[in-house]
Amino acid sequence: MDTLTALNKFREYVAMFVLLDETEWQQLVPYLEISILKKKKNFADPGKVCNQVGLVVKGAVRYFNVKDGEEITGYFSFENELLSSYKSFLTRQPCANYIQALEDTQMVTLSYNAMQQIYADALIGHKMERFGRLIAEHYLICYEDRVTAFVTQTPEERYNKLLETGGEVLQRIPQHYIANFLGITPVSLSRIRRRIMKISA
Amino acid sequence: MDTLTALNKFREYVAMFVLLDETEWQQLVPYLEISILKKKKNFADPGKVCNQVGLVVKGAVRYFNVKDGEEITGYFSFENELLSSYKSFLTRQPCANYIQALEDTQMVTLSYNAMQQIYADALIGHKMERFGRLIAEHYLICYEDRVTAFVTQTPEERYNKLLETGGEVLQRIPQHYIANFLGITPVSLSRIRRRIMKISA
DNA sequence: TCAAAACGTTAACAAAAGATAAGAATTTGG
DNA sequence: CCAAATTCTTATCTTTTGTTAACGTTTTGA
Repeated sequence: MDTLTALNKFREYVAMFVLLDETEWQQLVPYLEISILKKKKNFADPGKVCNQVGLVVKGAVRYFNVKDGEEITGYFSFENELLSSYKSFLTRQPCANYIQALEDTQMVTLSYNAMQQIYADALIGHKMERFGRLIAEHYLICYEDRVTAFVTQTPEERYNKLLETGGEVLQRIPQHYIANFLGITPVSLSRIRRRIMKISA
Repeated sequence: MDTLTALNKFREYVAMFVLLDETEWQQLVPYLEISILKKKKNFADPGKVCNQVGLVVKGAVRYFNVKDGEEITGYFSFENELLSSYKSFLTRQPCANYIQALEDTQMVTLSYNAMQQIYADALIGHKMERFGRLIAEHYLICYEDRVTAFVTQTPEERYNKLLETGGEVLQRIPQHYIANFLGITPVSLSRIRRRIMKISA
């Protein structure tokens, strides 16, 4: 994907939250960078501060922790979704997890310093601060829903819900990652699938 | 607690995120309201849009869902913490859960409309928008941590972690609410406690 | 003050999940 | 193109959790 198309994807993404006129957009563009993360390469590593937030314009990444030598996948980002180790990026503390490309992934990125400069800008600062607020609110709600699901639903109910909403997760992601995402083991997910098959058959 | 003290609590809370000079603070004050929620009274109800965000200055509340006629407690707010059904408040959609006072609770509240007026204000809008962003980022990180705990830890590990960090939750909240908070049943938490007793004894 | 409700623990049993291993099918990468 | 790695399922066994019920203790509220 060429640079212009990628930047336009970013512009469209921003437009879902705040409307920028041409002048404002031109103010923003110099801060943006395009980069490609090859499959299996890391966007974030434990122990290092995550200095970038990105918009995935093509590809997909997964977030995972390593516990007792095993990878536990907690989340994914696909096209038109943001990508960052938010806690590390926002607090400037060392990251606790990996973020790794599942496919060759093209991103439009913004560094932490660029972000702060944008927020401080007299012209677009207020509007971009609003953008930042709305983004954070959006993800806050996503996480709140997910916590609620963990507290109120069984793994089987969570999986059924996932089947209903039927995100890309189901098409593009190996099942053992989805199992982790649901908070269970791959073996357990396989059994749940079997249970559901029997019922609907 | 008198009005002035309560308002000062709010001012101190804001000061943890952005610094307001006296003029800016005076700009903000007219939008604030003080209210008291009697024990067992609801701050939010399912089906109704949550129109207020509040700062708890005295007391405590719990968030719970009702599933199959049973209450499942997912969260709490204590002194110097915000209080709202964020999803409902932010998206203007009907609330999915109850928020109920555990004790007589005094709050400083702000309505959704007031919030929008403040954000739009030419004088303090940018700064308050930043406040809103930082708050949302703060809670985003809290929820992210909690999701990570659900994905990577066992209930027993989550409970041990809670014992270490030893929040007020442990002192002021019945154990069966804490069990829900951890994503398990009260009976199961009782067994976990028994297991831990045996090990450390 | 006193009866009712709420709370925490324990027991017994059923259901579900974790751990480990094996095997078949598919995908990957050189 | 082919060997190696990955993925998913299944089986077996162990551990944990859920469910229901009972019991004493504490708290609550009229």
